Amino acid sequence: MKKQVTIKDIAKLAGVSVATVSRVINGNGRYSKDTEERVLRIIKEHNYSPNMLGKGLRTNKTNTIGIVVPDITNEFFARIIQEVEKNLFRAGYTTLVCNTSENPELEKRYLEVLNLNRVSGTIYIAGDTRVKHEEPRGIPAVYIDRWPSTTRKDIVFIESDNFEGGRLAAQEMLKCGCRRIIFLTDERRTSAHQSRCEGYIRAHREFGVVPDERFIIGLSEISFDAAYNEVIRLIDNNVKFDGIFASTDWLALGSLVALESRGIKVPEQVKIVGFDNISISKHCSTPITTINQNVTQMGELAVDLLLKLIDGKEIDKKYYVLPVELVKRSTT
Amino acid sequence: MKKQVTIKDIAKLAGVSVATVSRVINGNGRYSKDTEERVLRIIKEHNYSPNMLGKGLRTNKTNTIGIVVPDITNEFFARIIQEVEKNLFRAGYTTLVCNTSENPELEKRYLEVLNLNRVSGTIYIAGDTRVKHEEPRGIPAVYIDRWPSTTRKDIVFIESDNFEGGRLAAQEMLKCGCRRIIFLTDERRTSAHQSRCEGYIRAHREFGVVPDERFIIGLSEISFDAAYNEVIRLIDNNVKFDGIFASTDWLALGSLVALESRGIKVPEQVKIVGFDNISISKHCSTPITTINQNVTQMGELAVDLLLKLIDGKEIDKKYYVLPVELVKRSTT
DNA sequence: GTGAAAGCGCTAACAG
DNA sequence: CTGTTAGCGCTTTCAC
Repeated sequence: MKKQVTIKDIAKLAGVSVATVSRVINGNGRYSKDTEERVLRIIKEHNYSPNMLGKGLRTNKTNTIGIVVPDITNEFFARIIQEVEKNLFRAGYTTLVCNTSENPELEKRYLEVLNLNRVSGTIYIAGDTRVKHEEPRGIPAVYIDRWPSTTRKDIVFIESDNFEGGRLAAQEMLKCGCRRIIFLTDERRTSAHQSRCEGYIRAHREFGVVPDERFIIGLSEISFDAAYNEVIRLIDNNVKFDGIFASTDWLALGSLVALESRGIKVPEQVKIVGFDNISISKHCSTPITTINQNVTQMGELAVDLLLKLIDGKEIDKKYYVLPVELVKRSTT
Repeated sequence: MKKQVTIKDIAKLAGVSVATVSRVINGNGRYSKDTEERVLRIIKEHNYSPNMLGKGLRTNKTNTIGIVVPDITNEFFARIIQEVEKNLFRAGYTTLVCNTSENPELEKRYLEVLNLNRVSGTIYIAGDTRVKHEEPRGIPAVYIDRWPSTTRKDIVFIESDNFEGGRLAAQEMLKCGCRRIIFLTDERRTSAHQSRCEGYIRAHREFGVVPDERFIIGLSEISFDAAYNEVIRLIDNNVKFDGIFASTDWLALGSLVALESRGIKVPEQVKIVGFDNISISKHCSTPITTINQNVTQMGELAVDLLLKLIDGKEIDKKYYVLPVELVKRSTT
């Protein structure tokens, strides 16, 4: 339990005042080239690094960013976290991770905690839309994936082009000749899923076909099992369909396994397109055609915007749509 | 940007000194039932919550725990993080996540940052064994999964019973009649993988068979592709085998897809057992038999131990081995 | 160019 | 039981 070396020690060692050391550290000017060198050398020699708590207390700023995410075990979110955290770390920030498990109550408490810890900013990855965020201290924030419901104005929001994704997915199957395409989605109709649905409808219109409304199926849970059970139900109820657009790769996989278990051939009899391009879609026995979201770009942009907000810079655009692409594999 | 209410405001409002408010907040006694009620009421009324920075600076303690993990997108690690974070949050701690990407250099820098931020403790999930951790301030730490190489003595370490897992896996296949079982593992021979290997050998011995040394294959990378390529190579080189024990579910899946792509029937011709029981093993088209690690228990125990360490309590045991179990599915 | 000093919000002696 | 006070490590006026 060795004592940490503080700015005072450095000052004494360098024969200057703490003020000067502070100036040198923060590059605030008003010191001679000579002292700068000396102070820097001593700092290095003694492996000194400033105590973030003292600094934070004084400046009322920490170098910590809160990141709120509904489910860290979801690979798609995990990859966003990874990107965000990587970029943040490079910029000298640390990341406080808050896993809300899609639980509004938990999410609310996390926001309090982030506030207590005086985070410099927040990145919301797909929060639950039903939560009204209270953000009294006006902490800068960037939202990703789902349009938030918050008391804040001037929301900075990033999402993939979900509409285009939905359109591409349906188009791919329509091109292959499908005419009865099931759309498996989230019954909560979050903004992202809603847009995908609209893209799905648009594609149909472009092909001059009117999608059966009953083919748009809202699941109460986004999971393998939910999709599996639903598809089994469809088959057993003798519903005729020749394509499934699953608004998540896990749903696509659930569908695929359900079909295969009933002896239905994919892609010969039924085609499938997923969404997100998580690794499972590539590595299952029948690799799934899916829509890729550019996670890297998302993470970079989010961090870039957040840091600008923190620095009080003006942001030219508040709303960003990132391009998606169709990844063609074996289910179409 | 409303001004935060501080302990001073509460003191003034309640007509007491800040010291008294502090005592009430921390339950340090030495105040009357009467003042306690009043202070608590005012706190609630004004929605006050103490500034963690001031507190941390003063006590030289934060309520933050650093969690170092090699790959957050690995579902197994993500689940541990989830559990750890959940339990930590309940106990009033926040979690600083450090994703090292198995990069020793990055890991080192993360340790510095954790130190700068004066975390109260650290949980290491499977760090890279080649890194010598420097932990000058003696921050309490709990290690999980891989035995660390650190300057610290008195390491608190938790792992699954990897030996038993390896034994169960091999035993399962031997029971099914397999006699030529490939073991796909990490060439770096981390403690966990090493133990699984020993279990694998033990099981063979119990069945009176001597495993071919060439069947123990160290992969330079733990991924679907690595396993896929290796198994393809084995098949093309005409190596005869009737079972694969993959020390990770992703390796098992890669093996499975490789076999199927060559028209080899699983489990009829070759049996497979994986490790970790991540969701992919359950949900692929041929569900994979695997060894389950009890992630929930791991997370709980890790947090429990860490909090004890932080509170300066003595820990009776330094080394914990958690039971594993065979989850029988369709590949055996 | 540099230093002295105030103070960020909080806790912990110490004195009463 | 309660208040006064010193100071945690740092930044930032303000003077010189």
